[in-house]
Amino acid sequence: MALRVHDTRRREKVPFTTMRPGRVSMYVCGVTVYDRCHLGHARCYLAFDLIHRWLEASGYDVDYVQNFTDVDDKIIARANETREGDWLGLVDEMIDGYYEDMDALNILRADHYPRCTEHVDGMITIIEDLIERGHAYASEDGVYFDVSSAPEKYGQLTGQSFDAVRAGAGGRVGGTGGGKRDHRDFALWKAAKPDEPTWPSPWGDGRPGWHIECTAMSLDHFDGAFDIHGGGHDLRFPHHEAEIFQGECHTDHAPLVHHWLHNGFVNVDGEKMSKSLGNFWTIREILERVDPLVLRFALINAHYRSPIDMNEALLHDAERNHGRLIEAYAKALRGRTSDHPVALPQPDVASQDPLSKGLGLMERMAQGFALAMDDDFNSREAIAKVLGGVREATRLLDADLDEADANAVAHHCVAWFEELAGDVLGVLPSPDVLLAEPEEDPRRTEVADEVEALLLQRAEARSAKDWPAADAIRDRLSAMGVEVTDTADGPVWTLR
RNA sequence: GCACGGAUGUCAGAGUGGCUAUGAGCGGGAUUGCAGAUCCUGAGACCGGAGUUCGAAUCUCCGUCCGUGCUCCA
Repeated sequence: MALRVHDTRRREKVPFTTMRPGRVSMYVCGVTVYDRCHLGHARCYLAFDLIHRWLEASGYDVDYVQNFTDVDDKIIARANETREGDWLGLVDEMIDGYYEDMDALNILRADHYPRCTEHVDGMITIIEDLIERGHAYASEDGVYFDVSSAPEKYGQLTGQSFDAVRAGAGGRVGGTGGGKRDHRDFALWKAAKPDEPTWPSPWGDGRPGWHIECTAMSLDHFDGAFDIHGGGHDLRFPHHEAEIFQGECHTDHAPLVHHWLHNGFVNVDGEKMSKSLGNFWTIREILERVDPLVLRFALINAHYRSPIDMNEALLHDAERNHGRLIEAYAKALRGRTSDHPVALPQPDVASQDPLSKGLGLMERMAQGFALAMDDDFNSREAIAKVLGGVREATRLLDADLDEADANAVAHHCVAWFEELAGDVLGVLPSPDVLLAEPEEDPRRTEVADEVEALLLQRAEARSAKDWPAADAIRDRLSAMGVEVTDTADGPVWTLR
């Protein structure tokens, strides 16, 4: 098996290679912390979480760096509007919010979270070097990168040619960056303006441009080239192309990034998610009514490069599918009767023995799962294999086996689910949560006596085959918010 | 306008030239007093047109439609 990834620069799936055997250096553009994270952020960091998890499951030692952009126009504007310019307070609060949202979605932490304000010295060093090499120039309102000094680097990620982005767009130049020689140039350093945080520099007080921070942080952390650079599809231009200019001209090393990975966008009800359309969902808002693991399931239930449309049907599907998975996992957990499973027969899809055949089918699903993930992290296909495994596992767990085999099958299924759906997809709740005694819910305790009494009456009605009376009691319970399900072991009830 | 992606059944959504997944929904069946869950099972699709090929959802070309970027964006 060999991992292949879609590289935006080469525009095709390519074999995944690393600079150092067994180790992966990965940098993903982080959030600008001026507001709470929205669904688009969730999707992005979920996509790279799966990539992170699969690389580790494949045996790589991953060094994952994700930055916080903690100074920029929007942060300053928001802080001036809402908290009298206390931008540091805003930034710290939003970073806490970021961790809260991402932890809820079961996204594993990156290894390092540099903040760009901690790297201003590094940015200044790079800018000085770019000026010396003739790739940048200082003007009255800042320092700009001179794109014409390396026109061959233009359009590496978006295919636009240097000339095609024509000077005709120059009408826009006036308002921003008056010191630019060419509208394609971009700011490395912005001269100080009133009411803004500033840092001293050889070009006077000011603050860094947006693109330079990622170059400074990634070069500093990885000491040069690295294996994966990721981010949202929208960052390809200009942000990531600017990084190519800066990093490659500064280091004389090309390509500096070996694999460019970009995730697709989130739409809502078929429209682009945006504040002006009023269809802008923050993670915090949606988690008030959707289980975080269901949201996670929904968002990885499409290939990471495809656009995804967030709507009720998508969440409904995810809830159903995720529910089936959880039910099967819970059944496997409960099926373990001893910690010493006996050996199971060899898996063999061609076997006449249902046990051996079922194990063979599960093994085949696991192989398909690995092939799918190796094919540019195809989580949709991988989920299909997991759901195939749910069917096989349920069949085996329901099969008429002797106790020793049943216990061994349960252990086998638990391990299967935890390895694929747990460790890699990250959609399994912890067994403690799943198997917690429902009686511990205080709301439940409150009504338990009444419910039990009614269930007793219903049981009497049922044994007398008085179905209308039995159903009337169930309706009454339902009106109380109690759902009754009859099982082989008697009725089970849950609170809505 | 330029650039980059798309178009698969009612819906969501994978797809390595030959047999197409996985689900939701719908139809049958088993089980159940009923419901739910589970299992078995059925119907139903490859935007249009040409071409390459023994064979195309998959490759090539043309067309149509859609999305995104070109300005801050995950």
